[in-house]
Amino acid sequence: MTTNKSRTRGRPRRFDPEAAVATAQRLFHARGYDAVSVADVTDALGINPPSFYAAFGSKVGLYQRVLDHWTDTEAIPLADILRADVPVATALAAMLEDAARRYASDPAAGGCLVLEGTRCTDDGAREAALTLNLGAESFIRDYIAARHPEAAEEAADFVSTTMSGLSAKARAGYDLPRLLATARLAGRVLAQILPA
Amino acid sequence: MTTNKSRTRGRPRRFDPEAAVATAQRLFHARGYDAVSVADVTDALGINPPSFYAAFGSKVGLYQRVLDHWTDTEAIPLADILRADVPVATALAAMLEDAARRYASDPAAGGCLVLEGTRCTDDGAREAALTLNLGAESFIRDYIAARHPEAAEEAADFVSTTMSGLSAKARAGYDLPRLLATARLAGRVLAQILPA
DNA sequence: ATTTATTTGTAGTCACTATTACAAAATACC
DNA sequence: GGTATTTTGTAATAGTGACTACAAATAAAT
Repeated sequence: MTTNKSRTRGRPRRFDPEAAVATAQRLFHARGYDAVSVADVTDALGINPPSFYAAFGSKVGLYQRVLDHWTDTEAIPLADILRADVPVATALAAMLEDAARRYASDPAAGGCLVLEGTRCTDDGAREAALTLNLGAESFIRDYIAARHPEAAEEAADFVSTTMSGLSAKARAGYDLPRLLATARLAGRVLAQILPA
Repeated sequence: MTTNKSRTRGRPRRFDPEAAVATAQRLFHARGYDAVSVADVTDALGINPPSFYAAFGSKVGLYQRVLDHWTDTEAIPLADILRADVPVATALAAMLEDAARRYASDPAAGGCLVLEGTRCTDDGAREAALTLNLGAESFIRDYIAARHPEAAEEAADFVSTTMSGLSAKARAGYDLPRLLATARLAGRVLAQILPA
């Protein structure tokens, strides 16, 4: 499927772009977009700046690739969790628990890659992360609105705020049990305002 | 009270350090520690770098002064809100509402100065903010533990996480009604797990 | 008026940032 | 084997970050 027409001649690549994206994802997740320099990335990959810019174009270019890769591999599977055949509050509670587990899963890289990315100083990177996050929030709000239109905004805001808080606390070092306890408390409210 | 022994001779100051701290506070709150350069501060104050370093020592030195000033003027008055003569859940709910109001009060500077400061890349500034935040969290946890020891950690974590989320969402542009609605939903859980 | 203490303005240092010019090196094609 | 094509390594560029050396300027104290 991948026609590598432009790689038939010349020196072969010394690094696999796919693996490079995975490595970069680890760096960005652990230290945040701002704190990771291009030199950090090239050092970690064992390549030099020209190879980096030939492959990714720019730092935000790499970040975009990282976000795409993350969406395909580590993002919360909203479409699977927010199902039409379970009560809305139950599904949302499951989503919050899933978030807590993911945010705490890697102690070296706390929190959500995207939520943390929405807070970086670089305009381009921040908007890329914001776009992804807005999409997820719309998905959640629409899911709620389908069965509880009058409570959709309130509930969606509550859920989003809780997830932002969970990500921040995961980054601050809270372990899984503590995050999970908070997620479950938040789930209680949802059961109240979104009766099955 | 202020013995300005060392200012008896020489050229008088062209700027008031107190007012300078207030101006710096606005800058840091609006754009965050990382995004504000020393040049931004000196430009805003109409002074030159040597005057800045003579007055504050360093960028984190100024930030410390800003945090102190903030503690005295704009911090949530925990000691007033978390009273012994009201139910714990009621007081905590009032605190969350107060946080929502403060975080949304200045549309140009969303969120909590300290909570946002705990996420900057500079080690010194981050730890200064973290220290302040840890103190506040301990105060809250102790307040809960006095009457609900078994639920203290769970409730304190939930409150802290909610506040982090509120600050993040305020920074993302949520207006007061939305923040307030979320704060009130969080208050409901507290009423459940901390019965009067 | 002269001395003295202090701040100011100019200009610079040094480290680091993202990004790129250029030429040597290495491979596939003919 | 020769050539075309592409990547690589070296090194540089332009910009910005925090911070400072130094001498002129100023005003109080004498």
